[in-house]
Amino acid sequence: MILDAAVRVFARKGYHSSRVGDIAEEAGVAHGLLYHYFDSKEAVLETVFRENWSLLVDAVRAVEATGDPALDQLRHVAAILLRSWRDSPDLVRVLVREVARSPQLQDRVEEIGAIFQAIQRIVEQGQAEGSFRPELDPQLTTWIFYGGLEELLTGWVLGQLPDGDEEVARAERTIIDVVCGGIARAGAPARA
Amino acid sequence: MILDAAVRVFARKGYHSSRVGDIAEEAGVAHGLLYHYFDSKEAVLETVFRENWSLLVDAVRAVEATGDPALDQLRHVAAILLRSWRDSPDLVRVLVREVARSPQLQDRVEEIGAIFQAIQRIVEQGQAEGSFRPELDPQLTTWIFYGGLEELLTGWVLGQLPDGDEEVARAERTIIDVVCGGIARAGAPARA
DNA sequence: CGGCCTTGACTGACCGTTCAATCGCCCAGG
DNA sequence: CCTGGGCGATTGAACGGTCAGTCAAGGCCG
Repeated sequence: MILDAAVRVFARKGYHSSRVGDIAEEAGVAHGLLYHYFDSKEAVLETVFRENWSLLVDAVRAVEATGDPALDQLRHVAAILLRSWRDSPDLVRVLVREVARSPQLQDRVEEIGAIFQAIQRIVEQGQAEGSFRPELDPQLTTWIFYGGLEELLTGWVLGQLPDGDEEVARAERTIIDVVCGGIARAGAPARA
Repeated sequence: MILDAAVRVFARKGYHSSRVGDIAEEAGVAHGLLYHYFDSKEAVLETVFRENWSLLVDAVRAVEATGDPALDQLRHVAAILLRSWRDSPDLVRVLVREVARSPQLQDRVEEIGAIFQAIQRIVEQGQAEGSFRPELDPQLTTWIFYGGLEELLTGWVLGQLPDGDEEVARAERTIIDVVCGGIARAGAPARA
């Protein structure tokens, strides 16, 4: 499959350093064939993004649909995103490094926002059900939560955070502990 | 100044879409002159990064040196990073989009880690002084905190978060509220 | 035999980099 | 106060290598 090969090549060398010939070679086909299926090299990256991001969106929406308490839903969302690193490291590499901030894709693909909207709905639900502090801005809170998750993934992608099943599980616990309970010791004043 | 022009051009078109001639034109010089001062186009980006990142590192270290309570120090760090958006949006654009995850620069420039180390020392100090929960992993906590900050900057860079002095101030308050106090309502159980 | 898949030589443009030539500023010596 | 020459700053034409993308021809399957 050409897309799988593209993911491996992009993960190894980055999008801009990857040649169309590299992808074809990895896939074991002539590079001309790539243009039978895709309009351009960029279209390959965009397809990689679309096909896999929509899986994430579906997974997060499935969490929403459970109707579980908001805190449990956030736990699930964290688990989905963080475990994707162990499941498909190459794919996470590509998504984190090439797509997350790519100037080209950002406007074309509004589906990035779907994850944020889903998380924000969970946060708002938590406020509505009384388990989350109502004074927090849901949008900002969502971005901060997502940012923490993405940065953990980035730490693994860049080899800066210790990797392994156990470490991923610990990261899941830590981000929930931090974002839900805060780092301030219970009893300590939240404001100086 | 060539570097200022480079920041503007990189901010506008992204590093890979920027031509050496674009930078020269923006600076009002012939493109050959660029090679009088820099070895290559990439060296320009690297210099932009180095010169400005070191300012951030210095600012964060200055916060450390105050000896203030850890919570106040985190507040200051958040203020420094988030306000940089209002001060130098073009620069933040470049750092967030081009440098933060660039495969090329990541290994060459270990100075990125200096910010993380400083934040981690602040977190550990907070645990030592008893104001932060001792059971949290300081490294993971640091990455989550930094990730939240960077994602807020990204939100502004991508035009996805409402911008303005007031919004930046609100973001400062929110990330401190979230990361220090947590989003769970006081009294609500932290674990289901 | 018809339609799709597949090939890979070819092209055409692009762009980072080089370099020989020129400029313009500064100062030493007359 | 001139003058010459030394030197870094500056120019922009030219180069060379690299690739994304094209296409005409051949292959395979039903």
